Amino acid sequence: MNHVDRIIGHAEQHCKAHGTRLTVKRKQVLMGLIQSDKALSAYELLDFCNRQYGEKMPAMSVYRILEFLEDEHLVHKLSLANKYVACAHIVCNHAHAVPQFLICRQCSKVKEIAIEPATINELRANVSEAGFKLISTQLEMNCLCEGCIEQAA
Amino acid sequence: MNHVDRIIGHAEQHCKAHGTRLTVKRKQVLMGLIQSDKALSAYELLDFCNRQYGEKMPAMSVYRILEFLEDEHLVHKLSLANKYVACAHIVCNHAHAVPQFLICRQCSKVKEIAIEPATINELRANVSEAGFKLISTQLEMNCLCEGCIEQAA
DNA sequence: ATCGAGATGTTACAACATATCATTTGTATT
DNA sequence: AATACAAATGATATGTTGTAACATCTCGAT
Ligand SMILES: [Zn+2]
Ligand SMILES: [Zn+2]
Ligand SMILES: [Zn+2]
Ligand SMILES: [Zn+2]
Repeated sequence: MNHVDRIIGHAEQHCKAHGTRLTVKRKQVLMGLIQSDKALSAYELLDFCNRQYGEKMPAMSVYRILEFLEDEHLVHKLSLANKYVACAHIVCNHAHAVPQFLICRQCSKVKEIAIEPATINELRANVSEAGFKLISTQLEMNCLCEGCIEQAA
Repeated sequence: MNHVDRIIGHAEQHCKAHGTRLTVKRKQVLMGLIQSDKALSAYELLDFCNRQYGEKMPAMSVYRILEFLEDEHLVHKLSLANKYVACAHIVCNHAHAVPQFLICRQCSKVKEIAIEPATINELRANVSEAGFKLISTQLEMNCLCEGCIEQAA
């Protein structure tokens, strides 16, 4: 059983535990994101699926399925890049914490990390001082990935 | 001379100093954003201008003008919300530092702030640990504004 | 076997954004 | 003032992203 199948297996378990179903189409979309090493736009993902599985899924379905996968925390939407990535922790058993994302603006590679809680709290304090209230600690940051740093050097 | 005119005056000076021109159309678009108390999408801004000035500017122009105003740091694009705001520091004489934005998800009000450099550095360190390199410290955060906090309470 | 909820298909369209070429306007040079 | 050039805007078309509305299918429970 390869890596991808192992992740899919976990995702299936996860859905079963939540009383939802990881259907064939949903599995195809999720696999598209898992197999990609970078974030994909909804339409890139659509093209990928159609090439990969020789079907012609409507755009509507991809959006519906992405919404489902997001609700299940199996996929994350990156508003900063307008793209989607598979969650990096599908195979983990711990509860899913609020993630932060490092997005390579050169190649769309994404790293899902957990910023130090102390740093997050400082941010929250800065926001409070300004009179606002932070409602999500999901940060998205414009970065360069390892590969693209080297290439640029 | 009212507040808006004072800001426009500064913007004009700023452009002159950079060898660029704040034309009538550009001024209209900038005034649209200055007069708005919240971030506007390109098309909301287009509608606003057309209603306000009784013309029918093509969408193309609004995008071109927004790009110009961004380059001049008179306007900021918020990728997280896919909207635009006037810079909060047009009337300031100091150089424009990299800003951070607090975006109210309820009402689109935006506050442009400067996070503590120490906090920013911690963030940068967290990113480095992950092997990535932060290429912009312009953060955008999902928040509630003062008004919407009260309303929710 | 039947039924109902959930999932997917289909069509149409709204909202967001850019490419390209034509025309106008503002400025510099003569 | 006439000319000439560059910058700005207009006009048209098209590409990209996302959703509304309604029809059909499919799975699982009774
Ligand atoms: Zn995740
Ligand atoms: Zn990269
Ligand atoms: Zn600013
Ligand atoms: Zn608000």
